[in-house]
Amino acid sequence: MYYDELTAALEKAVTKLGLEIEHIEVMPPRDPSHGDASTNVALILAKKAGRNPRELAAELVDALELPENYIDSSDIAGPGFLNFRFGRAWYESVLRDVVSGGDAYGTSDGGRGKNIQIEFVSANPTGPLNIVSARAASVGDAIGTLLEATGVSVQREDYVNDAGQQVGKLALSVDARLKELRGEPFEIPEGGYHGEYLKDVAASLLAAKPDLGAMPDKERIAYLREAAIENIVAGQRADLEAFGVTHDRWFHETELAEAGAVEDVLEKLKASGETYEKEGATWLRTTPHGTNDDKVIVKSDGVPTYLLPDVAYHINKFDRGYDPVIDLWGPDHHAHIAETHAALEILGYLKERLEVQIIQQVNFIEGGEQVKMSKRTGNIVTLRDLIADVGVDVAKFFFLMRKQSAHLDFDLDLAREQTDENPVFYVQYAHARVSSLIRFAADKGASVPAADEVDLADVSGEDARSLVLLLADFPRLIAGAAEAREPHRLTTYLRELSAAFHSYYHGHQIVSDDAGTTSPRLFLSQAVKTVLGNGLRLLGISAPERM
RNA sequence: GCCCCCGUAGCUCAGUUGGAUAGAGCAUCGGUUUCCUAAACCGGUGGCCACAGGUUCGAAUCCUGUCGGGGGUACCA
Repeated sequence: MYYDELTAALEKAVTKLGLEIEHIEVMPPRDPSHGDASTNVALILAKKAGRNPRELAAELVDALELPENYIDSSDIAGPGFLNFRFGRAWYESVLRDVVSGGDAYGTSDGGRGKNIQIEFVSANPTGPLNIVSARAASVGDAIGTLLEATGVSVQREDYVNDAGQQVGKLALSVDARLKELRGEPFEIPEGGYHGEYLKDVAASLLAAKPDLGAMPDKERIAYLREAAIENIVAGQRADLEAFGVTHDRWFHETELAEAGAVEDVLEKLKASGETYEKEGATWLRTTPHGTNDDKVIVKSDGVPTYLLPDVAYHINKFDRGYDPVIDLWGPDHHAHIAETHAALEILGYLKERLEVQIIQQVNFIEGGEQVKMSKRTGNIVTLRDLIADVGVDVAKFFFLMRKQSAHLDFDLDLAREQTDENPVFYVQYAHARVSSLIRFAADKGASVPAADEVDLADVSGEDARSLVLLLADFPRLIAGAAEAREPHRLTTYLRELSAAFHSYYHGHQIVSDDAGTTSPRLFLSQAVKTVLGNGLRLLGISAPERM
């Protein structure tokens, strides 16, 4: 964002020279000794115009028109890069904008008018949320806030898969636990759920309805089908709430069935002429749309496969006006992307409208060894366990440190560490440190000056350079992370900014008896605090005032 | 077999959608507190970006192939 003015000036200069370019890219150079901003326009133009890039660069510099003190120097390097060093006016305007922007600093409106839905977690309603769901919760929520920060209207949804045959198995499994509670012989049914958590579910259902045992079998099982799901989903929702993640809507698969949406999709698929009967089942010709084989949509027993309700669900989302729809799926659902896209295409929808992000699996590492996730050994298996072990902030930050599409090694020893080695505390400490500085200054009668009054000469120079450049880059980073659906860029950034601040802090006495340096340095610190706080908030992580 | 992800320092990973001399944390070696929070900072050691081709002014990044690791590949959801 802070390259906008320079970019615009470059565009004008290009026109002045009678040349044309589609897009001018101005970036911070990788090596800071090359300056504050760099562009390769001359290289690109030279190719098209058949000219020497360095000569062209020199002409561009001559044609540039910028405000006074905006640029300190510009030079031509290497094959024809143009490097600029910003001047006082630029540094000061960044700092003033950060502080006066406050909570809104970093937001933009490039996504205004877009209506995006993100569906995440959507765990089977047969048990508590596991670790992949926990990762999905962190990532999905963060992608949502990042999109919101670019002006997008975001809806967060959780899909409750309450219509498949697993529901019956769940009811029978809970019924077995009810028998166990009464001290009767019991048996978990074939293919049922053996988790101990169902004992708790059974107990709480019994407490709510003490006459359960007296109900006729058929009636009781029918009751359990709904009550068990409801109980477990309520537990999932409570766990997510404890994790600071809230969905706008919990969409039940049964809603689709009730609306006749599944039959409707089946009709339309048949009408498309892309279905056929084979071995008593109904198949969909998905192979021309990129799958390995055609897919069964109605089994030989007459029951639809998951694909029909899934497609019906996505059409439902499209009908609600979301474009695109982003889904976060677990690694085990990876193979279904192609077939869902295929079915949507057959029905005339652009497959780009459904964007699927795969949230890869998580391995816990303890003592250098991979931890087997099993309840029997007492290790962490659920989101609830994880929160109890390392806390919400640490869990979220760790999940957001890696690209979600890659496997994550979650270092439990490090996560439990309450020291400088833990990156979460490192970032939070930087934030708390600024708060502490401001408190200390207040004791001495100093406060953060107003943006339009402060003289920033002291922090517009060499010493504060890397810090201000990072602050200036924040809006661009947010927009890029939202666009790429990559919240991990933000954790990386926050660690860098924290390091830059800690370093500046050690090199400079912020609060002193000299009001001439205290005032601008407090202002700079406030700017850092603003960005750290905004960044942490976007990730759903707390920004403490003291530690 | 086919599909996806991954391969960057001893370890865990970044690398801003193709830029200049490839970065951080940890580990390791050595320094910094009469001073605003040492949960911090400064410096050293450490690299054939898996390998081989290709695309171009320019490749860790894009394409092809090979090797290695992980996951997926139901008339379950």
